[in-house]
Amino acid sequence: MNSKVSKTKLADIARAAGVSPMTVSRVLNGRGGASPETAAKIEQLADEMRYRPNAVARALKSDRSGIIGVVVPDIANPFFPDVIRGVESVAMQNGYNLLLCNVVESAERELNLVRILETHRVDGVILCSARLPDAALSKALQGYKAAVLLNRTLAPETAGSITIDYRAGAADAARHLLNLGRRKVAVIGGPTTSVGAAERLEGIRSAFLSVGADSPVVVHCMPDIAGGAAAAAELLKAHPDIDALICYNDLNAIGALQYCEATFRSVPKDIAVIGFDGITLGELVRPQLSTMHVDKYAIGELCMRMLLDRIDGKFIQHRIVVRPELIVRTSTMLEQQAISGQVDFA
Amino acid sequence: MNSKVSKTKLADIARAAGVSPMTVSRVLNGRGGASPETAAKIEQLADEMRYRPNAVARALKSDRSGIIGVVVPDIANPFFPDVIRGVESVAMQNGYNLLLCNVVESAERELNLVRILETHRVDGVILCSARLPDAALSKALQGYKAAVLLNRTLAPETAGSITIDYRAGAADAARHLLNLGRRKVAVIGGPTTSVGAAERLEGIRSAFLSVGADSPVVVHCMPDIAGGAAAAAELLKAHPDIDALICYNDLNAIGALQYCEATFRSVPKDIAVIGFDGITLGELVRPQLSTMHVDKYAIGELCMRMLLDRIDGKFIQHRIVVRPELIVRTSTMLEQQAISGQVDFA
DNA sequence: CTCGGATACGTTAACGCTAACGTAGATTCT
DNA sequence: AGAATCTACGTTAGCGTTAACGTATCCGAG
Repeated sequence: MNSKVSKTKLADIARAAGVSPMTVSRVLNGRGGASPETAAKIEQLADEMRYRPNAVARALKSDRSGIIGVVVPDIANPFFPDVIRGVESVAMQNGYNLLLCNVVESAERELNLVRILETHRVDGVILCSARLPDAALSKALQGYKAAVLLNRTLAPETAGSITIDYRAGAADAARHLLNLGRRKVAVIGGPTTSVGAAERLEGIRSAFLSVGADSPVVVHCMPDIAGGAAAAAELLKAHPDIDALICYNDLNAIGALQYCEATFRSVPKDIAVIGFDGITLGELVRPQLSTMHVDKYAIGELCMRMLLDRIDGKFIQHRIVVRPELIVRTSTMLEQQAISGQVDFA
Repeated sequence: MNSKVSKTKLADIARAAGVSPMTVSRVLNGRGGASPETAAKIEQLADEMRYRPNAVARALKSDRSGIIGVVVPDIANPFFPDVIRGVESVAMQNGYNLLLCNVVESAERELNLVRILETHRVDGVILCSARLPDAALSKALQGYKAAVLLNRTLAPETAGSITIDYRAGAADAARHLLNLGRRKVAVIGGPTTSVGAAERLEGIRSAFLSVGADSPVVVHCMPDIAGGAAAAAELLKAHPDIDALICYNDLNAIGALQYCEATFRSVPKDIAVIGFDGITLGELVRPQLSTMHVDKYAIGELCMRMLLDRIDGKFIQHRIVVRPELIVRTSTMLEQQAISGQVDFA
């Protein structure tokens, strides 16, 4: 409206400095090609006029938005904020920002979000725990310059992939419980649509098979505390003799702990409980939760770094597997060990 | 490069359908002005050609990006994911997406992020717990079409504001502890730069003043678990007779609980501990944490709705105050009450 | 002093989309 | 029948930026 200095755009600065917009663009992008005096005048004017480069125009012109789409199932699950922080730290160092989307465990919504992000011409996407079937996911990812999947694998030309070795991790967890002498083990299996959930089951079954034990009962549920509590209730009502639970994630495990506490079952004496992920919360609940731990922040960094490589057309590695590490805490501890399970403050 | 159908853009569809780009634009934006047959053909072609409207170009043209900037201090604090979910749900219903940024408790970085978001021409920002001084914050917000602050207030024309009544809440917490008979109360005060922290202190001091008690000792710290533990250590080493702690937030309180557990102080017998925020975590730790609870999801929704109004130029209300609610759990319970403090599963 | 090559700029056009305006034909009204 | 209105489109231009290319000036080497 105001015709003088209104839009505070590049051309106004150019006019004020008596140079061409191109010169201003060059100076402001640090690409040189201007005398020190001209550059100084331009910088000063830009500052005075509170000029902010228009990233939208730049994106249109250059076909690079400087934005990375990140899709997570549920930001309220403490697993994902850690991952996001890792992603963000690398992204920010490289001049990218994050467009964050929550799927809330709905495949339909996931597809929708992937489309929307494409619309926004993000320079890449990181999909955490995608729930879509392979074919649909591949198709949805076609339009992207670069994509990285966490806990999911597709053809390497479609997307890079960082996966947690849930098979091995779950087998480790199962063996840990077997070593404790537990034989009536059940599984709180998380969402049916989760690929990671299926992998965990395979790992657990193979561990049981290799010692000649029966395959454990499985109940599926939402991957949160309430889901875990409900699943525990279902399992323990049907099979009161269960003496150990392997849970899809720590939230499910904590839900199970809650149910056990409410029904006066002692953990780990009556029932051992182990989770997955290694969220901080697991150290805070009582009994402290045993878990298959992964470094979520590092995984976030890995995702973003791989995505950056793909954006740059460098396909150095398209597959990274992270092995979870067993952390034994009170919820699966033998009694004599449990005594010394205290936090230490100097 | 490929000249036929390469860029899958609007003009290609227009060519293929034998109409003008404008007609395609109209159809694809559901603005009518085309015969049913033409519209059908266009829709079909758009689908076949896997056309995705270019939100960047649209944003440049219309000066509306469809993106909301959200700045939080620390996404790993469970307070914020809840808020974000509330924001996102309203945003998504209205066709907006979230550009999320983590400040990690640095005012400099905060300023930087606000600038970057401006560059991206977001349609509005929601700043959660801004740490910048008033003047700098006002200035940084000048370039925005719309802004809403959580837990901070500026001139209504600069930004809308949703605040938690920390003064009243903290006074309630203080009175609760006084009613319990505690007289050696100390405060774990959170970050010195937090405006909310100062408000809490005022509330606490006034509550103490009105019963003629001394103003409590205060120690500041980072608003996370480690910060709370460190602050508790500092306080209890200097003043071993402290019998209650009011904490900046639940994370600080949980840190304090950890320290108490490690140093064999019984909560609430030796020390009562109360937090702020009402994060789920507080119900999961033992003893369960008393807290001044606020509905974080609802607050997120409020923020986004207020922002939408401001984007539309409707300044219906520019200030909403949410009153926190005292939730008494085991960490400040009298012993006879504590017995029945159990979760109930049917 | 002349020429090759820096240096310091300017011009043009295009990124994909749509507001604003224009027009031709069909329909309705008086 | 002529005017007024409506429908279904097309044309032009511009959002802010920058790649690509063009040009003028100056400086030192031969």
